[in-house]
Amino acid sequence: MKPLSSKAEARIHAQRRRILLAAQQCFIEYGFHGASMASIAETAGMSAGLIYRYFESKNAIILAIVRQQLEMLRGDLSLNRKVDLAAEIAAHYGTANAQREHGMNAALLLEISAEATRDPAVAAALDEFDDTLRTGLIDWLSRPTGSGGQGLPATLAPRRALILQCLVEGLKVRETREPDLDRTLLATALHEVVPLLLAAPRK
Amino acid sequence: MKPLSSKAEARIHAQRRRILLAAQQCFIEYGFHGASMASIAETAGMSAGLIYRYFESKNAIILAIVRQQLEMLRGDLSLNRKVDLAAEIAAHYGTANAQREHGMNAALLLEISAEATRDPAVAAALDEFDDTLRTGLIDWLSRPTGSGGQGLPATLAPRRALILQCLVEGLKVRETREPDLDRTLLATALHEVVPLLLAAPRK
Amino acid sequence: MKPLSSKAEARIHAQRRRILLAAQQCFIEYGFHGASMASIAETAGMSAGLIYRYFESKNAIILAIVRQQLEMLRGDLSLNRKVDLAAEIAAHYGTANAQREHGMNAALLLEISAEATRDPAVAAALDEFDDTLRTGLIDWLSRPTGSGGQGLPATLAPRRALILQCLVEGLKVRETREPDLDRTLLATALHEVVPLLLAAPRK
Amino acid sequence: MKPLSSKAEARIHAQRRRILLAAQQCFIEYGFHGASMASIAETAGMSAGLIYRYFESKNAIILAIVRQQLEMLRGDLSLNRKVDLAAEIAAHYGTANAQREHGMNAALLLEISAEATRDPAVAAALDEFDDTLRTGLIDWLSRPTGSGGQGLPATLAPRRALILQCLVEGLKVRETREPDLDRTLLATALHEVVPLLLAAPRK
DNA sequence: TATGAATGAGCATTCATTCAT
DNA sequence: TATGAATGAATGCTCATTCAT
Repeated sequence: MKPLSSKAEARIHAQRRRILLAAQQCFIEYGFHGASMASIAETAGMSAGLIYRYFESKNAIILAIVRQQLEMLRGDLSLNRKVDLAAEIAAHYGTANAQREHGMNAALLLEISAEATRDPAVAAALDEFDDTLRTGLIDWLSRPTGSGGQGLPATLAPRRALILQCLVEGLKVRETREPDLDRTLLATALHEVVPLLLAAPRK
Repeated sequence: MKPLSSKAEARIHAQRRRILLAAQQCFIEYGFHGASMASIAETAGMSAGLIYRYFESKNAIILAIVRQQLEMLRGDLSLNRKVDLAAEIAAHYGTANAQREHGMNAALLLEISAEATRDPAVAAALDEFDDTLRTGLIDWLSRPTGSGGQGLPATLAPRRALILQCLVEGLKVRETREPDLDRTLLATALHEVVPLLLAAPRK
Repeated sequence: MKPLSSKAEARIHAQRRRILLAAQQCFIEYGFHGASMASIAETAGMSAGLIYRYFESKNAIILAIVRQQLEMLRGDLSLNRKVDLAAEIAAHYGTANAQREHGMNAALLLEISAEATRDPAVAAALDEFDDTLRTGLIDWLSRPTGSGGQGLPATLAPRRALILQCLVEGLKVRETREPDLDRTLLATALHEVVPLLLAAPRK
Repeated sequence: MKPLSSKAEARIHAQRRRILLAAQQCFIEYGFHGASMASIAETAGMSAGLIYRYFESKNAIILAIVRQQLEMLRGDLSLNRKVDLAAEIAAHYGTANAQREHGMNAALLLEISAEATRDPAVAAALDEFDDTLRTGLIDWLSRPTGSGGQGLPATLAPRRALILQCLVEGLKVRETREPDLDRTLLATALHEVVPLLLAAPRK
């Protein structure tokens, strides 16, 4: 085995990206099981056989897509800085990102969630994502306001994190059902409600 | 065409239920497309051919399951009376109802939502469900407290209904991911937060 | 085994006729293989299972239909009396006899002919029919004019019989293709040509 | 879509021919509906799945066979030159061409005719064939003898064309029933009769 | 590296036939 | 006698995967 030249490595990487991009489009349109390898190959502009040089199986592609999408979602919701959470969430709703190469697609999230109930590898990836997101949320909620957090008491933070997580996921589901939902309504609602969730209850 | 005897009708009904029950199990375990007619037949304890005496196609079974599940969910969330919404929601979480014949199954809801992005008939059923649920919620929120409602102003009710709907759906998604989630944590969180969502903002 | 009362026998006969009539309609509409036992049963207004009390199998029904149709055709072309053959043939063309209970149906003849190339029993029935028809034709052609024949020399008769048989069969085929063929054209053509085929060549 | 290399095109063509040849054999032996894709695949020496790379469906194969056979028949009966029609027709009878790759097969013609009563695409192909054949015949009959025609009056030609067409078709049917018919008898009969059909009636 | 021809297992669906009632 | 529920084998077709080129 020759060591791979960095040029060769770059090519491999590029091909994998090409395949994943095509797969993403197909999965969004037809679902994981409705999309055929042939359709992915055609979308990627390559032969079906070639895909198997870069991915072991269709399942491996699904898993790669899952990981990629979760990584994106993690990036989207980075809570390192002081954020207007309501605005962030509202901004992410329905920005037709099926075509864009980046940005978690709502339909894909459904597909992934459904697949996780069957494929243990997908479930594991989703679990890990859930954990880091929850931990991140709890940390952000409980960190002092001065450090860019919300200053919630340690007992309160996990509860609010759970609620926020559900709300965000619920919004993703809603996105697939009402892509044309009134954005102003949504933004208003979120700006009303999110602050309530981020604040400690008044005595 | 002879009129069916009530006995024959009962048998037909029973068989359809047997098939739907088996289909539900298979769909939960393998998904709509992963479950084969053969697996459904085996689960139902009958031959594959017989199923077609009671359902026109696999798609018809899927649609029947979809409608059945949505009907259940509608029943679960009936808002006709004065309810402790937080308690209701919490109580519905994760009561392992895959085996039970009734009760909306969280995994199925995912499957249904994913399928709705492709199958127009499923989408229509889901849309109708969404509409009645939303309308019901808005009505309940805006009705005066005396009539079993929450007495929210008419402008506020739609926004809170949207948020509540997302929260509930998000919880259903979460149920598939964390079936063993700490119920006390969830109940506490909901009892803290739901009242905030049901109340008009203080001046 | 009790001997059958003549009443029971009559019932059996009636049931068989009912089935055959229904089968004929279905076979004309869908072909021998396209017609299902269920469709025949429905057309006959009885259950599928009951048919098997009167016929051993679908193939037996086909064979019975074949025999029945050939018997009809034999009757249609009876050459016992002095006939105007051209007029006879022309008269039989396209008289929408699909609905009528009697009269050989052109589509069925095709179906039968095709089936004969595969089913030996059908082939045998058809062979026997062919033989009697040919023999009848030859006899009629060679019988003296005084006895209702055509008075053709014995060497000539078989050749003319062959041609006539082909012509008649060809007309049956044409009937399925051009059910709306101009009858006057056909009648004129036949009246021109048939006499030529029935006459001895001039010196 | 890359343009196909001529080599690839040739392969595709060869495979299609292989499939059609196999299908023809199976259709002759079992009929359009009796022949299974599996039997065709086995006869062609390939897997059933592969056939679908070259034909969209079984129906497409049937239609291709229909068109091919009609094209052959059209070629067989080309009337461009001065022909001895009786000899031509006689020569075509029963030359066991089931095995040969070319030459209209009589059994297939029956199958096609029967299928035309149900499948509109087959009916259309057959109609078109009928039309061109009839037109060709009429033209040939009415063209002056000097131009290779038969010089029949314009009013007479259509009638004789109809009769000739029926006779030829009837002979094809007979071919399936009496493959061993005495050829001399047939040739003699045709040579006696065809000239009568091609001549204007004597005053 | 890249192709796409080829496979074979699997799928939904149909249907002649049987049999308990 | 009559029903129609039930079976099981077969059918047309799809698709992930392999492999000769």
